[in-house]
Amino acid sequence: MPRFFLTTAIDYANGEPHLGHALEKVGADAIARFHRQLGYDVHFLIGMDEHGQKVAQTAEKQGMPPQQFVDEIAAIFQAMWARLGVAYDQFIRTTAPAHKEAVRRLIEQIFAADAALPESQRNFYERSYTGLYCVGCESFKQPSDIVDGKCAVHPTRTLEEVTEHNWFFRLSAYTEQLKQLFRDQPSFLEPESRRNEILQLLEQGLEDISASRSRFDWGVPFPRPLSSGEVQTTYVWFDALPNYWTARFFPGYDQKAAWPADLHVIGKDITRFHTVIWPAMLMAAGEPLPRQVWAHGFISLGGERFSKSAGVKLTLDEAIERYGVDAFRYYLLRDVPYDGDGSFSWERFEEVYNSDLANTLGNLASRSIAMIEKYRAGVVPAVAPDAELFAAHGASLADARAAVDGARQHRPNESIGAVMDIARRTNEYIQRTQPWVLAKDPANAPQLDTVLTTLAASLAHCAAWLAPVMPEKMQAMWEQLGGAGAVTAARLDQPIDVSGWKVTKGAPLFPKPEAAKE
RNA sequence: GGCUGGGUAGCUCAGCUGGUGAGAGCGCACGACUCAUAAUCGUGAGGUCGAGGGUUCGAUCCCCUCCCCAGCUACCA
Repeated sequence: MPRFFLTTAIDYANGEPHLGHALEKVGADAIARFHRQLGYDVHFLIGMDEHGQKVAQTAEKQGMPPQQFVDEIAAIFQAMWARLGVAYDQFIRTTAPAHKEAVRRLIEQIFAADAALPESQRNFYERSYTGLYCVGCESFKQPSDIVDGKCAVHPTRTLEEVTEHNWFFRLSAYTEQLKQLFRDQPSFLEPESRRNEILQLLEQGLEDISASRSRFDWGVPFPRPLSSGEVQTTYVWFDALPNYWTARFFPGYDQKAAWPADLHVIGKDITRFHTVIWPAMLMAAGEPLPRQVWAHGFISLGGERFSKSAGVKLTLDEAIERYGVDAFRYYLLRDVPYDGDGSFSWERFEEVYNSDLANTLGNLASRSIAMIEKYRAGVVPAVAPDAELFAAHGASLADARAAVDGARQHRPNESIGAVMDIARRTNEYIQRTQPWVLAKDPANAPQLDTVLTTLAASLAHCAAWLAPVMPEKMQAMWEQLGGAGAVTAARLDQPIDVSGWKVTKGAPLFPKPEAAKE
């Protein structure tokens, strides 16, 4: 069984999960679920980035030890992922001993490689860094953050020139190798728009980066002291990014999380870290690179009804409660292109819910099941479905698959669109064949058998193909159709035979909530 | 400022290397049907394909200029 190891970015433990977190996780979850149903042995890794100065500060403000603080945040995130149906296989936390130990291991691996290099080429070296330090932010400021010689965030404070001596990583030495990577394997970073940005960065040339810092100690102690004897804290690059690689050092995960990963799903804002710094680190350590990085876009609360001035905000709880978890997942994945940006609005949510879920799909299920009950006592006739219709369906399914198995990148929205084409085509088929007319004359029984089987088969395929997006609702639909077992066990690369299935009309799958209407 | 990608029906967007008719979904209007969650099916509405030049027998798709929008321009992550 082919393996598919995908990851999402680990979330910074500095606040609660929001719409943006949800988009990434639900999107990656759908990709993971699609692969499971395509027959892959999937390992889906997500987690938390729990170190760093900000976390330590926030914990302090709340008057608790940092570990306790991140424990609570991690629990909140995990509860949200459970609620959203995000079925990860491993949840990694950077404060876990196994991670910290593996970080040391990775760094030592690079030091070991350095031993064979002349001093001027070593990956790790000590260097003094002088920068403008903002006491308010407790961080160094880049020229772009400075306005009129002051920190843009704390204009009343004076920036101090501070010198710090750190371990550095010779990122600049990898410019050519990275260019080569993108030449040989353009698909290393998708979508193309993001790749262009990184290519531009590589053209400009890279600067070396800090590998350790002295100003905070909430993190992994850098394995080697400076020549002065000072032990510093491993900086974020060498702590957070390696989580994908350290996952396999957790007990029981040595095979499941075997490196390299097939796909890193990340937000477009951290593309450079994952496609420049991370591969360079792996090159330095002599480790293989992940096969691909997918940088998704963002979702905003752009609509008027969510304007800040109106004071309208949105919590994930609200978004879930209105129409249910699966409808929310559907809306996110259907309405936001995974390679670009989108915006959340209740207006669009309602449109999508009513049009796609209630009218097109839900009603198709209702009418089909009702007719099978009415005309065939609930048993799907054991005949072949309409060949012509299924030829068209087959083309749609091929499209749906290409949009999620990597062939045409990772676009759940396009996959969903292709499946909805099946539902629309089937509604049209009903109108064209008019089973209620066929039912009036027993002589038409064979034709009616074909029509009813075609309806059940069409729906069964919709259920299987939308299960990665709406696992609970599609399970309900599957059961109404009389499918055995879990719909998530239905293989997408095989046709589904519905002969003899016993359908049962249940409650509408996607009821229109009168109460929610204003 | 520089770089990249965009500006196509009310909305969200497809339109590969230029060629007889500019499309989809939603929304809207009208019509049809009754199996169904007042759902569905059909038809239509007639968008200077951002603006102005140019190349070509012919451009939404090529070139130039301009206008507008978005992203990137590295150590908070």
